[in-house]
Amino acid sequence: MLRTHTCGELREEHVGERVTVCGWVQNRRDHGGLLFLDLRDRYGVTQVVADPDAGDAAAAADRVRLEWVVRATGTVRARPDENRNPDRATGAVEVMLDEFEVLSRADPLPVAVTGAERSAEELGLRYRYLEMRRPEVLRALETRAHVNRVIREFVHENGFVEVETPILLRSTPEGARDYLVPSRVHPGAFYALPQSPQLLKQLLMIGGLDRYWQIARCFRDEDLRADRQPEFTQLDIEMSFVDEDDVQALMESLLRRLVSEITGQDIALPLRRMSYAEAMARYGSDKPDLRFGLEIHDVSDVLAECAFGVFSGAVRDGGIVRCIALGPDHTLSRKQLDALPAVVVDRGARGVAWVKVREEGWSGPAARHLSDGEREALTAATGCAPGGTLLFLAGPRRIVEPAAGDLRLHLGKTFGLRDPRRFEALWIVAAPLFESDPESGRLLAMHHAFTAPRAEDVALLEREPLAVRARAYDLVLNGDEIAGGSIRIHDRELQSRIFGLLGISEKDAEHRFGFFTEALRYGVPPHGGIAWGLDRVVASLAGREQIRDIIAFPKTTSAADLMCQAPATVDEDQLAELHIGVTPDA
RNA sequence: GGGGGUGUAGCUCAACUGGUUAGAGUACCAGACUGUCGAUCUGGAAGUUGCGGGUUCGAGUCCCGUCACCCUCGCCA
Repeated sequence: MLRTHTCGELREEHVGERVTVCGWVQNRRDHGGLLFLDLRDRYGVTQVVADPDAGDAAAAADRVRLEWVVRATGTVRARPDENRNPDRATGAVEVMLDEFEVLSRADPLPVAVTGAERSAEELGLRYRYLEMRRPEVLRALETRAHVNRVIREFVHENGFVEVETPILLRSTPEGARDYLVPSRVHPGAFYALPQSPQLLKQLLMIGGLDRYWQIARCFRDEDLRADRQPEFTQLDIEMSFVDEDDVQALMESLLRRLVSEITGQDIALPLRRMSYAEAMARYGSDKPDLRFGLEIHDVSDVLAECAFGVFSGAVRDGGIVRCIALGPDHTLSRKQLDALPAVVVDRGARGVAWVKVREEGWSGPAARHLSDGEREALTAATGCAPGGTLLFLAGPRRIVEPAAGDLRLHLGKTFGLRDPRRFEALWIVAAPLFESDPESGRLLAMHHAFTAPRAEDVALLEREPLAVRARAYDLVLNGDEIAGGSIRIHDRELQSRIFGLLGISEKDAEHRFGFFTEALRYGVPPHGGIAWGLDRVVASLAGREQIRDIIAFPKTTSAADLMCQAPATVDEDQLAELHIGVTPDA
């Protein structure tokens, strides 16, 4: 070892010991005679003092510059009381230098490693290995490793078998766009990178593995967001001879352990189960953030006959009116009220009507249209009190519900109600099995084509497919969907019916999933599972908004790696070998 | 593919309505200084204002185009 101690561990108990520490020079303070160096490594910062009496060592130390890598040997000394640094774990001691070695010199850095100001994200991505030296980045990567470690312990205790599934797979046209890999041996043929190991884990159940897990890298060629990378990581789990309660009970105990281990906080089990319909109605979202209230009230009936045409008209046209009631402690300025329509316009909502509730009477643009009876009924429905504000959205359900959800989140943000130190989780269950494609009117699988319908809804499959509920469950933490799964179809007849409803013919199914549908003929255990979006889990536990922060080498929103400059063009020879010709962009 | 934001010294940022030689902090270079921890003090070097075009006597600033990054809608079974 080049060192006897790290830069984070020296304390008063080490006083008098001769030690060697290695690290990056984070700061140097040159007093002409005395020289102070702050040496940094992953574990902390230690002050090294070079006294002119140290001779060659002091002279060598005098020549160092920021971010050089050095090795310093000396005796640990207690600092005089007035020179202690209480902000630093090692601040009671310092190393009196007697031997010094420069391990590596450094040019001035192109990104800011120390200090409060962080360099532009573009630079941080280009020089990710330098930005990584920032303690908060190192901490995030440590948190990620900690999460993985807790998961490994958990799945081991619970009898899961880790299986690695192929990265080079077959493309299946459903779902997201695939990343493709050309085959050299088979001209014109391509592998696809997995969007998730869905079919493979079901096949593992058919193979009798019973309990499978894997930390699986997944790839989707779609546009990116703060919480979406082209390659991302799933904790993938599948279990045989279970129902949804079994999967949920086990998985929520894993969540509880993760939250406890990473943040020291406790979440109460069992988690609440909320139906998809209830979540959409009360929170306007299939992933409600339960850290704050501001629930959405259905006031359609109350305002069905309202003199205000925006309300009554919406109801008459089969739509709904939704209301959020703000208490006296949450007031919005006129400017803030005027800015609300911009929050919901993305969802197609026309605007936000508002009323101020006052002892002396109601005011605001919508107030004069409300009859005394309607005011009474609104007060009863929303619990609004004098000093409060009522916000209304009216229109078709498919627009108003999510718009009200966006509005609720906006208000939660505005009033600082989303406490980053709190963790509120729940299950969203009984989502529809299908949704209707707004363009073609075709049925689409809401989760995926292998999700089982609820037994009591199977009779509705052909008659009223949109009413069929799935045996699916999503795990939501602080408004993020962190895991989603389902009980799968293990009956080949039922699977054929579902394919039929999705417009996948017998022949199509044979062509696309033949290997899988055939497997359904040979004895399938009832099974189900779940996939966790591990990046989001880690980001949430680490209190980060962007998953880029908890990925060692992330990509940009155009799916580029600024560090290694991927993607990049390749030699003509390579293309020829792969039987590929590139068409110039028109 | 659409909408919004950002782009000035190695880094973080200034530059009023278009107007002198584009400034400051920090890093870097040189010097001074024996208890600092954002050390201090003195001096120096450092710029294709993302790129291209246009308007103007004059453009960092206005206009058009383009590129990169960030946020977002669509998309992500």
